Amino acid sequence: MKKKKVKFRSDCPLSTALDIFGDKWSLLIIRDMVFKGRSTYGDFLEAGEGIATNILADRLAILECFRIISKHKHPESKAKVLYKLTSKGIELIPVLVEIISWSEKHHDVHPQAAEFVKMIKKDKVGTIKALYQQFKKE
Amino acid sequence: MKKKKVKFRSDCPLSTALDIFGDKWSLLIIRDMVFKGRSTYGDFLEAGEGIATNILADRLAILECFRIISKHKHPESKAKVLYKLTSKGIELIPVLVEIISWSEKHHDVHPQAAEFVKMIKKDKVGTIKALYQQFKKE
DNA sequence: AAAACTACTTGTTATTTGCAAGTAATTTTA
DNA sequence: TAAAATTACTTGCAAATAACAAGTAGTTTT
Repeated sequence: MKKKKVKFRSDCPLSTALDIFGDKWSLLIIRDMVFKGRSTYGDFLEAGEGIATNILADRLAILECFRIISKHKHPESKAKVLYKLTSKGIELIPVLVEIISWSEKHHDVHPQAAEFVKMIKKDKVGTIKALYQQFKKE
Repeated sequence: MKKKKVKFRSDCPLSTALDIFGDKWSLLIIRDMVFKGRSTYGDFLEAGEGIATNILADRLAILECFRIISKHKHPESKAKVLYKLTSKGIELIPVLVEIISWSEKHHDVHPQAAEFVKMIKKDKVGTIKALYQQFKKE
C-alpha cells in the first residue's frame, strides 16, 4: 500500500475530520463495526451498499493509518484478519448517533433504524453508553 | 445545472446522510454558515481551505436540492445571492459539534477551536442552543 | 490433492475533482 | 455615462479517484 496523505487542508477540526473520513464509505465501515459486530474484510463486503474491493482495502488502510482501526489475528482462522476499533474509533459513536438521528428525522429509513432513534430520543446518554459497553475489554 | 441524483444507496439513515453530505466540502459550507455568518458565494470561496468555484456551485446546488439551504434575495445587492440554512440544515449543528469535539480531542487544531470545545465540554446543551439562536426568525 | 475461502492487488473504464479561463448581470468608479 | 470591478456562476481540460471485473497468494475445508 502506498503512503497515505498526512497533510490536512487547514487546522480547522471539522476540515481535518473530513480529510480523514469525509467520503461515502469510511463511516459505513465504522457503522458495521459498531452496530453489526462486523470485523473482517469479508464482513464489510457484505454490507448492503456494495463497496468495491479496492475501495474497501483503501479505506481500511486509511482508517488504520489514522489509528481509527487496528489489525489483529483472528482467533478462529489464520486466513482472516480481525479489524478492531481503537479508542479513537470508538469515540466516533456520538458522531454516528447524531448523523443517524438527523437523517431519520428528515428521510424515510428502515424501521429498525427508526426504532433505534426512538431509543436515542428517550435516553441518548444511556444508548451511547450501551454502545460503548460492547468494546469494553475484560 | 443538471438533474441531481435522488437515489439513495440503501435505507440506512447513515448511508442516506452520506449520500447527501459525505464529501470533503459540504459540511465546510455549513460550518461557514453556522460559525462564521457567511451567506454568499463569494463568502464561501474565501474559506481557508480553498474550494474550487465549480465544486462550490455543485455543492450549493446539491444542498439546495436536499433542502438544507435555500436561495434568497440579498438585502443589499441585486448582484448577490443570499444563502440561508433551512431548519433541516440548522439541525445539522449537533452533527458539526460532535465531529468538532472528536477531532479536537485527537488532533492539533487552532486555538479558537480548542476554546470552543472547552465551552462544549462545560455545557453542550447551552452551547448548541446558543448556536441555534442566531437562526431564530424575528 | 483439489476446491473453496479470505484478503487483498491489478487492470480498465467511468466519474469526479482541481485549476484556469470565460460569461452575463449588476455595481462602482472615474 | 462609459469603463472597470464584483458577483455568481459555467466551460474545458488534465489529473485524480471510484467502480467494476478479473487475478493472485496464502489458508482452510473437503
